[in-house]
Amino acid sequence: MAHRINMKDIAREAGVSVATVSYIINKRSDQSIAPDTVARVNEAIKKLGYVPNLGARALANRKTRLIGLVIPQAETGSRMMLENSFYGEFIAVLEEVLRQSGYSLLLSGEDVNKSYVELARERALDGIVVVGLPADQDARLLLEENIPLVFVDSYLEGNAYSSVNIQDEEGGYLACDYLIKNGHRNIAFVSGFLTQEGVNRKRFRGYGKALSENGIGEKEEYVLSGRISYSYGIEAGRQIAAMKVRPTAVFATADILALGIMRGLKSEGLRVPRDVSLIGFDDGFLAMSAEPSLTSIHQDAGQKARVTARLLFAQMDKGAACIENLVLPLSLTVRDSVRRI
Amino acid sequence: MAHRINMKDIAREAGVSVATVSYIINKRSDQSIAPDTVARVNEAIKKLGYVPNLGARALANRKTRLIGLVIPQAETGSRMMLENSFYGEFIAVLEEVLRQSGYSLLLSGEDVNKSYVELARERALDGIVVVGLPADQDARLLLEENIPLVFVDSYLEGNAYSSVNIQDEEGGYLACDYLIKNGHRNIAFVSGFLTQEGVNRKRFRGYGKALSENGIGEKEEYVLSGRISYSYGIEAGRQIAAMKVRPTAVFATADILALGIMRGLKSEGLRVPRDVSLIGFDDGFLAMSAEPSLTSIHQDAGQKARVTARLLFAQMDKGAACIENLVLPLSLTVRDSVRRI
DNA sequence: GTGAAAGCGCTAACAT
DNA sequence: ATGTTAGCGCTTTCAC
Repeated sequence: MAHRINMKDIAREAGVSVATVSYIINKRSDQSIAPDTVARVNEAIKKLGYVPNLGARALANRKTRLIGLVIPQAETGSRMMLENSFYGEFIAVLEEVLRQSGYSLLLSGEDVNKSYVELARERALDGIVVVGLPADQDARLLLEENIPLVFVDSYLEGNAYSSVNIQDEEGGYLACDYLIKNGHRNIAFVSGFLTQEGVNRKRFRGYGKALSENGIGEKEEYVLSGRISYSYGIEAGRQIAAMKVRPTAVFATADILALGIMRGLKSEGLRVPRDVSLIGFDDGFLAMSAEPSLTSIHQDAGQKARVTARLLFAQMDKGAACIENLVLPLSLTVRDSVRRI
Repeated sequence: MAHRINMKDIAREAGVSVATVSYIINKRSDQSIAPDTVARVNEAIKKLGYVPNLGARALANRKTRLIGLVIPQAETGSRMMLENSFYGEFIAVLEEVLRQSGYSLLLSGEDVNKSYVELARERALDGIVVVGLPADQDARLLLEENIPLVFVDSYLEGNAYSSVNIQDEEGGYLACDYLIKNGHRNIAFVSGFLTQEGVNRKRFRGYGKALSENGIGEKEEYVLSGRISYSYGIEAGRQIAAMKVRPTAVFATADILALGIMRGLKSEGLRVPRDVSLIGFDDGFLAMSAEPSLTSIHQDAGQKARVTARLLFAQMDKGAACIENLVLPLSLTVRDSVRRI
């Protein structure tokens, strides 16, 4: 295996010291270097095809220029939840922003055997973004070690950490209220698991609030939760179709669930919105492409990613002093899946 | 900022040398360590909350346990093509496999300013997977430096590198032939850019072959190409709807394009499959969820990812000796978007 | 304007 | 069974 060109090789080739090479590579304005030395070194770099080893640099200056992104798993396997296109857009935009600022993205699914705290420490990440996960007990270690951390879509107690959220409860309210305004009173709720105080729980609260404000009692059998996936949506759709008192409308907390529900209902001979009205959440291109197109609560995944990057960068240069908790607004996009009854 | 615990701290705490700590952490069977030394060290590790610095380890043993994945950009911006859910599944599965083997995934969009070769070298990646990109001239540098490399969905000259492909040309043939067998003779082709010898070009060849075998001439105006996105699909659908001699069928080289086309056609008052038949490519959940559900050429993104990992691992432990070029089979999934005429 | 040398946190060859 | 020490490739302080 060929020897990898390093700074020493460049120094030798150009007849200077490694320090000088380092100065030149890092364009350090506090060091004055003779123009022709610079030229000689750059020539040597080009000639030998030298590329700096970022790992070695990181060891020396304690900056890896590596940002972690940890996202939830699709429940069953230990695979990331990338079926949900919301994540796709979030990741794409975040990666773009980071790369343009000279950072690389280390992408990981949540791992039962290794918390993101450990990941951040062992990889000496310059920052980490955690999506949809509760705050780990150990998360404070990251702040202590000055590793910037931004939680996205996680509900934390207190505000020790930066976070980016959307108005989940209002979103749930908006969706359910819209259904009620369209004459529906038997409204099912389908979401991801409701175990902890997460986005699903919040949206559920909003749903409940809209019901109670309108004097509608919650029915336990109208609340379904499972994996956020197309296939669970199908299952939920079938269950709904089979209910003795069938709901006239369904609020799904993700477009991908809504699409599955549509399919599940259809397989039982029910049509949206003729037989059952349906409203989704996320309003990505899935909502637009559905047939009938899906009325949905709109959130902007790209904006979420950009804001996340901003909070991360803020912590990176001003330290833990600038913890910020942002809540982005939501809106209702009306399409063709809800019928007035 | 708190001092980060390192091996030296552990050694001091446990009253041993750093070498001993290193042996224990790495569970080196070639070193025999007294059980109670092991216990003392592990205790110190737990007590101080020590986590090894993988960057430093990498510098010492030349293994970063970092695998790169470079995927194409959505043409306009410099953002990754994650709208196409094929990538979502590929990434999720690849990341899962890697993580379970102790590797982390560094995900990057293709960058005009920095080739994946430079990325691999500067990050000292243990391996890199490149999707849908032509082989860089410099790619041989990676083999010289013994950095395992697997190309996915790229057509390379010769077989100097490992690669994973699908039978793109056959897929194009399969799709077009199926349409012809269903009585269609005016068949449009919609794909990503046809600039280079890539998957789109191959699928186009298959399309052309099916046409010519059946004595049908290619019509230039029936060939549309652009960004692989829902929105370009809509545009293409509109264009098709406006053609003087309107095709009775369309072959789109990605489901996401097909969905856009469906919408575009619909916006001009045309319905699938009543007015225009449509066949897609990928057969992910988008195809299933479409309304009408989409007949599509099926490929298994998860399998592709697993096979990719296998080729990568093979190179990692047996070196460049085990270059392999795999071509995975395709099949036709018949659903409801093609009508016999 | 440039260089020597100490470290960053770890591994591994070699001693003991 | 354990310790000493020389790197790994870079940055940075301090000297010249």
